[in-house]
Amino acid sequence: MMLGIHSIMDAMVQTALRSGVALFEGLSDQGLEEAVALARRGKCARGETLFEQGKPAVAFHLIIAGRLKVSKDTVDGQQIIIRYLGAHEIAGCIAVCGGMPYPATAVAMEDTWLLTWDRTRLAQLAERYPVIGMNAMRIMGGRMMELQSRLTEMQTERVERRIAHTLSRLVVQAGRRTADGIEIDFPITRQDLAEMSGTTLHTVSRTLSEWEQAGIVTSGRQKVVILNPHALITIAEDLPRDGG
Amino acid sequence: MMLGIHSIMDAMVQTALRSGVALFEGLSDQGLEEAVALARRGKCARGETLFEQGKPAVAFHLIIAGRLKVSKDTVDGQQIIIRYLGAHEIAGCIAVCGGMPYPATAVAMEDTWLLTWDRTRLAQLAERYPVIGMNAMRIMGGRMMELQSRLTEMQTERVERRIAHTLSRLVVQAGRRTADGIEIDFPITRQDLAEMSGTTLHTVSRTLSEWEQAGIVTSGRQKVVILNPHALITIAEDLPRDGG
DNA sequence: CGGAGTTTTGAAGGACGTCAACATCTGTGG
DNA sequence: CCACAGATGTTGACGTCCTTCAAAACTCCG
Repeated sequence: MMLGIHSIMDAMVQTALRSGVALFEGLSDQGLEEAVALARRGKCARGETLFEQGKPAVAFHLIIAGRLKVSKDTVDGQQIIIRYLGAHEIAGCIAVCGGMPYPATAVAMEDTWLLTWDRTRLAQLAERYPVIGMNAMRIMGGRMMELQSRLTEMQTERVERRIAHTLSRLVVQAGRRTADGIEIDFPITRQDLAEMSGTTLHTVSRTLSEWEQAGIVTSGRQKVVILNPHALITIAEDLPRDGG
Repeated sequence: MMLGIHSIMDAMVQTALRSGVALFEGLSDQGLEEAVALARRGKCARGETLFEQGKPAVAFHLIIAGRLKVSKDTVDGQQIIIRYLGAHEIAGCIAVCGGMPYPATAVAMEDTWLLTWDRTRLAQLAERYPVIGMNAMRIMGGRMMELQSRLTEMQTERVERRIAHTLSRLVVQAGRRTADGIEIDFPITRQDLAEMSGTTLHTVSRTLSEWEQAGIVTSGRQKVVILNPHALITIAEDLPRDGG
């Protein structure tokens, strides 16, 4: 039996919503139905831009499946990666709440399916079901704490620690257990790690090489596997190391 | 005629609420009354701690008058300043929304008067008057954008630019026009500026000395006056300078 | 006037960016 | 299947921005 794109999407949506979307936690079945009914379904193909820094923020997204990279460009052509977003996470919330332009750009790393609400619809929804607003705030609070932590790291830590922290966060957000260790679940370059850690790809490369020597990680082209998470934390938290 | 502390406070609250508190923008008079009725009035004397990093977040504050310093300590005893908060701004919102511990510490720089709601009361209020929740989100969105910008700066800019950005932000948030120029409206040390810019007090001192030579600022003990805001922006945005 | 807190300035050293060259891998098209 | 271009990763050498260390001057307050 052939299924149309919408049927497949519907199935994904149902699965997704049942498996713990933080935004809808504690929402009644009725509320959930209404939310989905008000949403637009969309797909963002790999490499496509979902929203762009500086453009007026009109929409808010829930990722059903796939992955986005949220990054910010500077006037002089540099780029930093704010974060990656995976299934069940929300995108574009900051701007939509504030009625400001998007502060960053979101690009699909792989084909990504989304539920999308525009500003007014979301406001309606949040008014009818206050728990959605509360959840959104809790999510924003979490993101904010992460930003504060990263800012603190950037101001007080040396590069090696920062890279260790970056990798630790990636383990939590996108780690996948394998036979060898924990692998970051999407292709990631040295340049990407550099843009997350506030350094250059050269320094990341050197650091990973050292860590590979020490048996802490294995890394290859667009791939990082953490063999010894404990050692990574030891570096990130600047604890005394063995064999020093 | 003698006025009790509460009368004085009441007068301040009334004045404050009429002069543009972003949190209550668009709220009905009734809603405002109710909000104030549900609030606890409090004072935080200069030097006192309003809330502390790591402690459970129970309360949410609106500053009626005074100033707070919000900072974050690292495990190894370093400190960074997240931001200063002045009259009409809110404090403790992140943690309260998320039900997490406070991610930072707030200390009164001067005697500070506050309206305080605890978690449950605020939730009640936001449910009855959704516009409050919306406003809170808009404010959080703004804070988040600021954090993202600072993170970007920290990752891509040299110290001089970062210090210039820090000062620019202070001008907007706490600048006061004087005969000479724009003065930062509270005592601020080189150490403070360093903790906001991600550098050391030595570098801040050297940089301010250079700027003083160039006629961009005047600075003294715990004091900074911007004589030439345009030049400061020129440095912050790395535009081509005259006389180079 | 003494002492604590703040600021200034110099000198030295190092962490890390920059520059450069090369190696390796992937995908594409002949 | 191979050649080739483009993207990605590695490593060395060098320079420099900025921290660190050190000492002294200044300011405020009791």
